[in-house]
Amino acid sequence: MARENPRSPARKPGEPTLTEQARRAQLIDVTVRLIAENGNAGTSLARIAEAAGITKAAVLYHFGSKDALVRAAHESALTGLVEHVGAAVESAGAERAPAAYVLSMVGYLRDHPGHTRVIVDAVADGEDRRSSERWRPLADLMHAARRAHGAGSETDAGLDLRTTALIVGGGIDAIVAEHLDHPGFDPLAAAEDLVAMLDRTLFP
Amino acid sequence: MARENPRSPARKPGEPTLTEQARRAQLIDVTVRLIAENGNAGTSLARIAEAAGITKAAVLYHFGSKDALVRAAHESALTGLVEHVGAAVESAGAERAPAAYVLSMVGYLRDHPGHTRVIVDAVADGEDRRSSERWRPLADLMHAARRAHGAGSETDAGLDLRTTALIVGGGIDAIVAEHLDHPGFDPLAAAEDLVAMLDRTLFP
DNA sequence: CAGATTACTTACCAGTCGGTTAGGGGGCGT
DNA sequence: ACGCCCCCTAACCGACTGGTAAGTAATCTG
Repeated sequence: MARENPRSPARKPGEPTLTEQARRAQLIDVTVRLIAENGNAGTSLARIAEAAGITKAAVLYHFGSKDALVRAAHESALTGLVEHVGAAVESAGAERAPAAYVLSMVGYLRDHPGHTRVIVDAVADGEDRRSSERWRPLADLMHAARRAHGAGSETDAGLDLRTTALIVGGGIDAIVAEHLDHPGFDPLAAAEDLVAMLDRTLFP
Repeated sequence: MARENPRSPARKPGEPTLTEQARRAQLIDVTVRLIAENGNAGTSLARIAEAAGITKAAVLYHFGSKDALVRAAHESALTGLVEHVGAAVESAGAERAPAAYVLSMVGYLRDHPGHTRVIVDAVADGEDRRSSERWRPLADLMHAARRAHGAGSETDAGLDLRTTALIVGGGIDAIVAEHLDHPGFDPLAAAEDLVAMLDRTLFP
């Protein structure tokens, strides 16, 4: 009774609607790309919706909030990296596992530039700031490598492996960041330098 | 003629107005603190004004735009760091200059937690992303240290000093970041580990 | 003591943000 | 053939952003 005049079409006449699964996948894809280009804060729901060819409200229909969508995008970008690094570490011997970790991680990020900014962003924005936790797997690999090499406990010659892992992690971040906005930079060569530094420290 | 009714007081009757110099200094101070706590994007003009006890418009009266204020805050936070590191490097011998650089930088950031996030933020937000440029002074110090030690050119044993400086810089960033949200963490001890790694790499 | 200057205030603006609401078109099962 | 449900749109919200316009009290200057 208030106002019920038939407004404009409620649906684009041209393209068919996608199934929920397909739409979710598409939206995650688009979101990863946009966050990669402009960061999370610089990516609005409206822009995501526009890039997907639907409206903002439709995006929120699938993912109740922007936060949920961004989280899904982060997760999607991360699983690829985790699987890649996991496989590389597993196929390397215990002694070379830390090197495999560093090299495969940098290599993956080089080959998936879209995911890189998203992951960096996820780490920077989210509560994943707890760096020591972030690099704990690397510290564990380093510990195992030293034992496999016959070296002593964690603090041999005043060396703290947790701290070393944090430093190496910082090196990885720096290499990836440099790669992001210096196209001419070769991240894998830098990663090999980093591995050389690590080896000199790990196996004195 | 349109509307000229005398509105409310144009000035807080209580506190006296500050001189331009004093107000600018206070605003920079407040801005550094707020950016340190919530980052640049998370710090609005209104919040800065509130913390300073004046209105948003008054802030813009002193610094024509938010950007100008933030730039001033960044500059203020940076000059202290640059002076401190410069002095430390100068008082160290050429051979120990890289170590002095790393240790004094981490030490300063530990002792000035307020400035830390601001500097990190300035690097992340601004166009100072060109990390290689950022750590170029360190690379130069490393080069000089190797020559003072009688070591060969930059690429001795496949070692690229620019890349090494980038990696060490990443380590510094990681240590500082860890210090920021892990109060129990000792950044100077970690910096000493980093220096040990660097020495092993620099003087083989 | 008059006038200009300094350091503000209130009020307002246009734009963007994430999120909500009401409804409607198209394909499906019956 | 019909009704229902899924996927979607248009329109709107309130909160917040940086920035502007106009006016005014206290202080300085002549």
